[in-house]
Amino acid sequence: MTDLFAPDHTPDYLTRLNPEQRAAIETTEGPLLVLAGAGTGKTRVLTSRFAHILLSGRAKPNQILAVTFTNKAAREMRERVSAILGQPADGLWLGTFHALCARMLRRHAEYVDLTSGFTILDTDDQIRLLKQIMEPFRLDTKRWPAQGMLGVIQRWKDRGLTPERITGAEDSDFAQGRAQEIYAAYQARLVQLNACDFGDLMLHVTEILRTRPDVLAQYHRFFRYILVDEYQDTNTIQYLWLRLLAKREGFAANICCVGDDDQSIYSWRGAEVENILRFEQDFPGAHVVRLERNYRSTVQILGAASGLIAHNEGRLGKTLRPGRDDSDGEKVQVVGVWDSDEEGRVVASRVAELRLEGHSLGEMAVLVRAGFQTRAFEEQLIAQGIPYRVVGGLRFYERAEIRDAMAYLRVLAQPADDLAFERIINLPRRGVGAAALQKFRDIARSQSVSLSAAVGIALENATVKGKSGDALRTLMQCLADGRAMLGREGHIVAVEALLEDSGYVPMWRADTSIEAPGRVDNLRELVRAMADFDSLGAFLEHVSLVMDNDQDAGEAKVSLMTLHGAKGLEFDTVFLPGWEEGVFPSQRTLDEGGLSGLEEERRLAYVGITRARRRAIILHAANRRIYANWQSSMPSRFIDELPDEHIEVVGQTKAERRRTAQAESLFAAGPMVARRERSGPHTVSPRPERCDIPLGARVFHQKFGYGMVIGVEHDRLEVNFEKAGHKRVIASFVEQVS
DNA sequence: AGATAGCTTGTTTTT
DNA sequence: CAAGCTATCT
Repeated sequence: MTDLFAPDHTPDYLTRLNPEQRAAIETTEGPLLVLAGAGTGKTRVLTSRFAHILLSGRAKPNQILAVTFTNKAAREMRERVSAILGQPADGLWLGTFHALCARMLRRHAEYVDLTSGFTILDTDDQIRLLKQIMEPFRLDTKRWPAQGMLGVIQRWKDRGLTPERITGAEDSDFAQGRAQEIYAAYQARLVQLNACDFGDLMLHVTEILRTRPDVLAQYHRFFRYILVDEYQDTNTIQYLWLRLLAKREGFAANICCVGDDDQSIYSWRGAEVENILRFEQDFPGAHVVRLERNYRSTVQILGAASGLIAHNEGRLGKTLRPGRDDSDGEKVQVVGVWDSDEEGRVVASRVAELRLEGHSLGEMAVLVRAGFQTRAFEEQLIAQGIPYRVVGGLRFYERAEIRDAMAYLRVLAQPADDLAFERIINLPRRGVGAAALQKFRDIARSQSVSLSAAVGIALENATVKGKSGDALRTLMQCLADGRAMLGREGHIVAVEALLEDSGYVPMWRADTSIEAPGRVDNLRELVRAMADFDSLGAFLEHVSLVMDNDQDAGEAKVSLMTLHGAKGLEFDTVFLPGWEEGVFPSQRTLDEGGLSGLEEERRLAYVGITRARRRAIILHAANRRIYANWQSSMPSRFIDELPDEHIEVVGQTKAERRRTAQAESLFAAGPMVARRERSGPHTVSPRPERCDIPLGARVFHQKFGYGMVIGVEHDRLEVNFEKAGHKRVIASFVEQVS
């Protein structure tokens, strides 16, 4: 290994780097901020730097702390590092903020009155717990919902504020000034349950590092180098945690933070762009390296994106420059359409065209501002028979049946997990209602035992009898059996038996709704996933921290996702629909966030454009259906901010204009009435003459897709559509295809 | 205890 | 418009 560093031998991972990248990798000592614009090789720099520190003998694998935000990023980094090292990168302190904190907290749990076996609650649990806590406060639950309270608590935790630290000034208006009380009660209850929420993972560990110099010193001795990805997304508590670990008396902080202030899009969940803007003050003597050579996008795309983001103030200042001397590429297209339906059609047909030209669907993406917008595109893609996938949305571990099953597993592993037990006690129905549950809670409280133990007591002294008594007895027996099997036959067999005998899986099997079979499949998949873990405990830890599951790679599909979800990804072609005032920038952000909200929206637009390697197509519709009614809309101000020389404004094509006009005459009694009122006079094209499509012809319809003509009557056709079934349509609405 | 009718309310989301 | 929640009925 050492001969790699002989003067004449540049190690492999340092070749083919530009000077800035190389500086970012080789400046190992002292604080370093790497401002990495979109597509400038950020991940490569991070992983190479990691490997460089190891291979040059500056530190051993477990002396580097490497932090990311997502499990995906952590996984990717681990894989790339091990590829450079030529061996598995095991036993590293490489992970998400939360995973690393969980690991630390398990070692020092007693300092915050937990034991190392604490459970990590999910959002469902948190809300149910808060509801219970808030109940005695007798607040108007409409005005002060538990969910809102949870938001307040989370923001406090993001800022490193424990209940004692909430001063009068910090106390929110929420819950009529009793928010701090509720927060304190919530925290106390978590300790009782030997549980913590996600925010606590950071908060508790930071608190321990803050108050226990011995523990802090231990980590100081441990970690020689710290690497942080996506620094612009850190919140205050993460910043405090990093600063504690990085700064120590008499040593330069070997902390390297990589980020891009122009891609900070998470302030609404507590991220503080200021952290990255303030880096040089926080870590005096810091070096700053700017990565500005973009190897991803064409000159035109970079020009459009740079021009847009230049409208933001308070940037650290970076200009993306084309990294490879490429041809200019296509200009960014700005396409105006009549309404949101047409927007969907145009995107779907463009996708189809590109596909015919030989472009892979896997290299195309439709990036929307809000999740619900994907639906319109789904419909059009289905109609045109184009495979797509919606990225994001409900993930595997968020599905109801998986959460239910997880609750069963949690009770199996920890009989004292009251929140999980509450979730399953009446699932499937065992005749346990609010009244019975309250009885169990009372027993649990008065005897200081867990809820499941309380049920045991109630069964013994016959407080519950009859049907629900029998059902509960069976449940308790299943759990006891399951625990016995856990040791003897292993966790998989035990879980299978539990889910079966408790009646949970049979409940879904007996369900006749269309989604039920899918749910049973998901449950089977859950059990299968457990095979990758040695124990139930290991599996539960994995699920609570790594809530993602790999999307099937499979066949190439168009990706539909939110702009937020697209960060870090890239595609040859990117469609950016809905660039209208109120939609994007979102009215709500504007109302709540003012100028800084607008700037964050602009950064989001910047992220969107820079996802594209070769083609970016921005769309805006003049009319959009919002809930029930149509509203006219103005093109987004971001469109005006794009530099003219990099965009090409595409009006409606002739064919599209004709189709629009026809659509209007057809739907004149429907939504078009509203359109006319709002959009003023316009021409209606003459009705098409007669129909020249023969019986038996194969046709294509924008909404219904492909089909065969089975009847002709003047300008009306009867068509049997492959996907949409039997319909009567206007002939001019279909195109004959071979 | 459970089902149903009526009402409200509509971003972005990781861990 | 449509999902999700609450209040009310049986």
